[in-house]
Amino acid sequence: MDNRPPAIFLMGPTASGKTGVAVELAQQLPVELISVDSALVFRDMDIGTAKPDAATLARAPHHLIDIIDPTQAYSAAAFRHDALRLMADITARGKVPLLVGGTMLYFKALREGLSPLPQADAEVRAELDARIAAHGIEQLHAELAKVDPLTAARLHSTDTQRIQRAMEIYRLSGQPMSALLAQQEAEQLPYRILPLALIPSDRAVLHQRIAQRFQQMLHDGLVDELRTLRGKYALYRDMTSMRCVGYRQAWELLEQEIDEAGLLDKGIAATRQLAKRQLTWLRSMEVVELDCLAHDLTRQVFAAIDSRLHPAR
RNA sequence: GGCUCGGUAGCUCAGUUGGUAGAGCAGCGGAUUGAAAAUCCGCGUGUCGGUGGUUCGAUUCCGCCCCGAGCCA
Repeated sequence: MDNRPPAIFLMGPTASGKTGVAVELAQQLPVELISVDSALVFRDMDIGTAKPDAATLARAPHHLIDIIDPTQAYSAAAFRHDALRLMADITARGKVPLLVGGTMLYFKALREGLSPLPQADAEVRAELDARIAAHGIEQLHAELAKVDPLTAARLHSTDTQRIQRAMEIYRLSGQPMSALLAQQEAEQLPYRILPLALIPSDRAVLHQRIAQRFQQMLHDGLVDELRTLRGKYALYRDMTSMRCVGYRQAWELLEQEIDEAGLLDKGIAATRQLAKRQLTWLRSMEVVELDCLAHDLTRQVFAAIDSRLHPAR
């Protein structure tokens, strides 16, 4: 008998209709929403992130939206920490946490835990950035092979981000990343999870939705939003927030590296690629699949929740 | 109507001194531990516009036709 309190995960690629379903659920069930999205955390980034509008958020409040400035950084570990805290609060209030979003690494980190690795360190990263700029990433990879051969073997020699992170871990902890990962104790999440995944039965239809939505974002003033952001904050193009789909391409437009047509093409393509990676994640995860293109999707979600969360009834 | 330049992968193009072709982008698959909407890996058969001819062999050379752009009338 599993006495752990329930929690619902509602996962899906971009443009799969997660928000609409979540809002429906929030209005009819005793749930509280927690956003699982690495882009919705940023304040003032509304259009390009397809953030639910003010009216929707008033009707169905989401935790972990608008929590940091675009100059700041969030992380899977910060998310896990915040989410666990919120889930405990929500459960204490007699409600069920409903985690909804498309950042699959966050879901995974929450479900499976994270190893005791040191936090990101801006100084070490800056130093490594300089080394990479001067000598190239392949040399850093070779250096990693000396201190952490297991991780170096695992990573491709061009995977800048992961090689840099592995070196950062070694610098900060004095231990190889592979050794720290091996220490991870299997910890069980103190919730009974219902993992629902919204997966399109027809990729072409999702692609149509994506194209339509990106055009709408341009009409709604995505480029102006970025212009305003650049006036309000000290932003650089390599910041996490500015690497978000849509903003990165709009930045290129403002720098006159691409034109309007290029923005449209590249923005849509980048969104499709994001959706593809999200679907790859979902295939590797243990989930209950639902077709997000189904006409009675909401009803299916309710049915899935009913049968899985109240098995005794 | 005449002349010129094009017509090769979904798109933009390269190339074959005649032995049926390859890049970028897109697309598809995969990886994924404090940046993850990130970062990285793998995957290239397409009537080489159509049709006749020359040739052992034509996407490549020649003729005609079709389509597009430009120039001249």
